[in-house]
Amino acid sequence: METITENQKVRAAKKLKKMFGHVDLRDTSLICPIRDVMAVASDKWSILIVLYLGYFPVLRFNELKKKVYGISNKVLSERLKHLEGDGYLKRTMYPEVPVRVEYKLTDFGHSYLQKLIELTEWAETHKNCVISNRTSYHGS
Amino acid sequence: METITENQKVRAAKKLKKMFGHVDLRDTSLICPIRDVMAVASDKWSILIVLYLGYFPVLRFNELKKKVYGISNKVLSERLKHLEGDGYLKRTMYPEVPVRVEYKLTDFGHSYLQKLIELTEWAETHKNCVISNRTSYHGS
DNA sequence: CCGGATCCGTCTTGATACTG
DNA sequence: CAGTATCAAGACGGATCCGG
Repeated sequence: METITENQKVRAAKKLKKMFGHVDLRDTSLICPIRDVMAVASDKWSILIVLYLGYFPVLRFNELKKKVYGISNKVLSERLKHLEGDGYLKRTMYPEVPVRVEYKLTDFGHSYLQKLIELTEWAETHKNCVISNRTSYHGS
Repeated sequence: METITENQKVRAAKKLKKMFGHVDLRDTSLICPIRDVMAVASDKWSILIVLYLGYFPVLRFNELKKKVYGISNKVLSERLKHLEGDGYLKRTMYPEVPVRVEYKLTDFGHSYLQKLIELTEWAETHKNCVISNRTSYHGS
């Protein structure tokens, strides 16, 4: 029976006011933190990549591809480049034969991982709720 | 100088083990909480919709469209349906002339909002970090 | 008018083959 | 092995249309 108290709603409103209150909604660059930062790191594939790199400290390209089941080569390499570009992970290439490339989270990536874990735990504890909502919605 | 301590990493690893440890990676339904639940609610538009509905307790379709700047009719109505279907928000139609339709978060949506706010605060405090990472990456 | 469904051109994704 | 190239399929943005 997880209910949101009025107090929590009020506190949320204050935080949101702090974030949104001074923002000109037309200026996309000002609303940056959510739109811009999150856009790179919050899509479903990036979330999974970061979580798996949190669980397995070091992964190679094809290992990652197996873990993040269903992702295609193209999208994986693209996401990895973006995540590397924004500083979430580090790519290390060992010029052996055959080539070996390793990906691991940076400290910054670990910082983000903490938040993702919280979000995922929320999803874990609420999945049944979502599922029952979903079926009753489609059922009606 | 926000650094992630080794302790935090260890604690993260334990939580991840709990989440991932028993999961057969091939079985998409088991990995549900992240893939399935989050897929609906974690794309950039849904995040913005939930945040704005947290900030403005009640919004009509076109108000929402103005706030969530750049979203198209089609995608907005689609996301709203999904979010409603999973129980994050409630749609109320008043059969006046012209029609009035209001959207507001459910308690479940508010519960999710709490998490999103935390994530957004993280993004807010780390945006400069991302931006500097990004420019140095593209600059090199 | 408002909420949204539809249509269409464009951009993004996905699947698979292929290369250094 | 790590990743591009290629092409098909789907998502998206914008404009328009329509019922209430």
